[in-house]
Amino acid sequence: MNYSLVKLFGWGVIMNKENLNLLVDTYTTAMNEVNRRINVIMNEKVHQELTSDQFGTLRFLQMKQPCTSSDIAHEFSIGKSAVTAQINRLVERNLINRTRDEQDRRIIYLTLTEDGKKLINAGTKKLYDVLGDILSEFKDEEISCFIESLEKLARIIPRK
Amino acid sequence: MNYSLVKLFGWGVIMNKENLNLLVDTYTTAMNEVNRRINVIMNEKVHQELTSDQFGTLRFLQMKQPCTSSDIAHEFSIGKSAVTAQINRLVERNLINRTRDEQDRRIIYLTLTEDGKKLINAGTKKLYDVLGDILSEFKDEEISCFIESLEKLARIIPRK
DNA sequence: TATAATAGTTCACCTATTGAACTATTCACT
DNA sequence: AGTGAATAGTTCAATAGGTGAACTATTATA
Repeated sequence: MNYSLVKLFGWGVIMNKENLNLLVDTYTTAMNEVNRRINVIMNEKVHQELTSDQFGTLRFLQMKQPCTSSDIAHEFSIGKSAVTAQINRLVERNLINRTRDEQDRRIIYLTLTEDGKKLINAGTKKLYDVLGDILSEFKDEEISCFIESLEKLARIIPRK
Repeated sequence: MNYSLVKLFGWGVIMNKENLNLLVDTYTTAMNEVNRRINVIMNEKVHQELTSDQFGTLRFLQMKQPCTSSDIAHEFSIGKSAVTAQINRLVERNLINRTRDEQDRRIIYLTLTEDGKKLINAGTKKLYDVLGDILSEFKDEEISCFIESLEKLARIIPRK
């Protein structure tokens, strides 16, 4: 039980500015902690020979291929030049192919090579194992409620 | 309402391997989305002249100072040499001071300068504003339940 | 046809991270 | 007291990731 939260909500305390600030602190601390721990375990057990960013890009491609550099830039909220650099490294390692669109020759489609597919399929399997084990510790209602809130949070955060 | 979750839980479906994998997908997608959006809004409205990492370090110092490089390396799960590099940049910008321990001269204490305090206090205020606005959209029970789950998640993730 | 917009690359510059080798200091033990 | 291990931090070379401006090539539009 988290006593700062009990203090905030458990006795029907009205939400004022100060309590809201405490809530923000509790939220950021917990979220940072989760992200750090997940990052460590992903690096050790899931990514293997990939960085987090590379794993993210290959996962995106696995689900959305064929797609473009601009799609990736938009998905991860980074500039197109950052994507070019990353894709270059993945092409050099023969994990991704570039294919020019014959109709609109400005567009370059990105697809996974056979090596790329193998690597990301293996990584995804490990992801299911590792995160599946963790999420299994929650009760079904607990985890669905948590993910609902997470999705609501994502929707609420203002774009731009 | 999230239909993939309804499919998993809403009709009393038993949790099998395949459902667990879908759950992992839903979780990672939502978590990545939240992290990306938070990152964007933090860069635009909270950090200002700092990077995310620098903001994190100054926040840690704000709460835990005086502390050492090793404390920071441990907190953020990075190597000591990475900390040295970051602290160098912050010292150059006159945001942090290094002070050698007179008893044990191996230890160097890190503290915020007056400039550093001003900057991180302003940033914290903005953090409270921006995240407070977002979290205010949740009902009290909703957010406390969410944060409880987040903290439980952090505890559950295996160290090492 | 001239001009806008779009897709992607290149470049210079910066931050962050790792891991090995290093300095300096203190601890522990015989 | 003296030696060797442990601890705290730095340096260095290498790599990844990021920005933003200037660029090429191509297509759309007016």
